[in-house]
Amino acid sequence: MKLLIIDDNEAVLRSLKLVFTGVFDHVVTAKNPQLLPAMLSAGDVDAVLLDMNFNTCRLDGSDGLFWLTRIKSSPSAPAVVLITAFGDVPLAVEAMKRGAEDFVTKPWDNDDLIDKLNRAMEKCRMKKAEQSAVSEANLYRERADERKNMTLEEIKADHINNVVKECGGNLTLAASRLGINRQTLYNQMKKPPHTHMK
Amino acid sequence: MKLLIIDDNEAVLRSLKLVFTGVFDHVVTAKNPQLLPAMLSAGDVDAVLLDMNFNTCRLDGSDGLFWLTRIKSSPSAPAVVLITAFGDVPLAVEAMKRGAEDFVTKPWDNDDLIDKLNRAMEKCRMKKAEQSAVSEANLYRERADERKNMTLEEIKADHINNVVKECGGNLTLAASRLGINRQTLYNQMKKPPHTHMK
DNA sequence: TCAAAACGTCTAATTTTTAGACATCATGTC
DNA sequence: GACATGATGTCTAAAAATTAGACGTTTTGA
Repeated sequence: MKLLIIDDNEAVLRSLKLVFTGVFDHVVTAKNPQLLPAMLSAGDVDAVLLDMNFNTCRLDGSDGLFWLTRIKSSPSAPAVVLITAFGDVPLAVEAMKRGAEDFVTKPWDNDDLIDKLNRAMEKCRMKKAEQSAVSEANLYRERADERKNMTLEEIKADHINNVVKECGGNLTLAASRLGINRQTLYNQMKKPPHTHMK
Repeated sequence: MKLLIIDDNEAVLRSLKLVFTGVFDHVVTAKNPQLLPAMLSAGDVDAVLLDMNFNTCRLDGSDGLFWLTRIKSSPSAPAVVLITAFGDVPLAVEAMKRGAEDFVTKPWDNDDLIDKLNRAMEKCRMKKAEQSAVSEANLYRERADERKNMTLEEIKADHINNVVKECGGNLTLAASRLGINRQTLYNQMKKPPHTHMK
C-alpha cells in the first residue's frame, strides 16, 4: 500500500507521515502538488491525502479542487481524502461531488484519519470493481450487436470455437455438447475462416 | 415535475413553497417526514428538499440522514437536496456519501437553490440512466452465459429467429443476410422447437 | 503399468442444402 | 386501375454435408 501526502506545511507533513508510517508500506510526502501527475503515472499509489490550500493568496480551496479533479481524471485514480483547515460546507460538498472519497478538517484525530483512509480505499476499490464490471458487461452488449450482422456460418463457427475452448480442446466432449457428430466437428474446424460455398 | 419539501418550520415551508411554485408543476409540503414513504410510493416525485432536523432534542442531523437513506433505498428514488441551519462539514460529507445530490445551509439564496435543485435532478437522472444501462448490459452477459450450454442446433435456431425478427419477417432478405438458401431457411423454421435428429 | 478415453481416418448410407424454375400473392408507383 | 417489382410457397435434381460405425494409434489418468 502506497500513500501520497501533499501539504504545504512541513510540520503537518512530518506529523502526518508519522501517523501513516506502519499503516502503509510506503508513505511519500510532497510540499506541493506540482509533481502529482509524475508521481501518479507509475500507477502504484493507492491513496492521496491532499491539502486544499497551496496558494497562500487563495484560501477558498480552489487549488485543492483543481488537483482533485486532475487526480480523478484517470480511470485508475487512487482514493483521495481531502484535508483542510479552512473547510466550509459548500467546499466539502463540491469536493464530494467531484469524486473525493472523504473530506476532513484540521485538526485531525489520528485514529479517525487512518480509519477514513482505509474506508476511502475500500470505497475506491468498490467503484473501480463496479466500473470494470460495467465495461465487461458492455463488451457483451457489443458482441450481441455484432452477432446481428453475422452469417449463419459465422455464428456456427463462433459458437463451435467457444464450446471447444470451454471443453479445453477435447473435441469428443465438445461434439457431444454441441449435439453434432465428431466427424462434423472436425470438418467445421478444418474450414478456412471464410468459406463461401459454391 | 413534482417537488416534495419537508421542513418542521412552517414559515420556512411557506417561504420555500413560494420559491418553487412556478418552477415545479407540483409542490407538496410536509411538516414532518413520517408520511414520506407513502408520498414516494406513487413514484411521481422528481425531487425532495429535506430539512435535516425534526426532533428538537437532536440537532446533529441524524434524523435527516435516516430519512435520506430511507428515500435513497429505492432504485427509482428521486433527487434529494438536504437543507439545514446547523450543518457542519462532517454532516455534509456523510450526507453526500449516502447519496444526496446536494447539501445547502440556511439561510439560502432563492435562485441558487432553484439552480441546485435542477442540477440535482439532472444528476439523479444521469445516475439512473447509468444504472439502467448497467442492468441492460448485464442481461446480455447472462444471455452469453446461457449460450455456452446450447447445442449447435439451438444456436442456429436462436440466430435465425433474431435475424428473421430483424428483417421484419421478410424471409428472402433474412436468408440472404444469413448466407443460406431461402429453401433452407424454410426448412429450419418448419422444425419443431427441439428436434434431435435420429 | 494398464484401462479408458480421445484422436485421426475411412466408408457408405442418409439427410440437408443448393440453384433454378414456376405460379401465385402482396406492394407501391404511375 | 394497370403494372412492375419483389416475396412467397412449392417442386426437382444435383451437390454437399452429416451421420453411425469401424479401426488402429495416441493420450490420459488411476
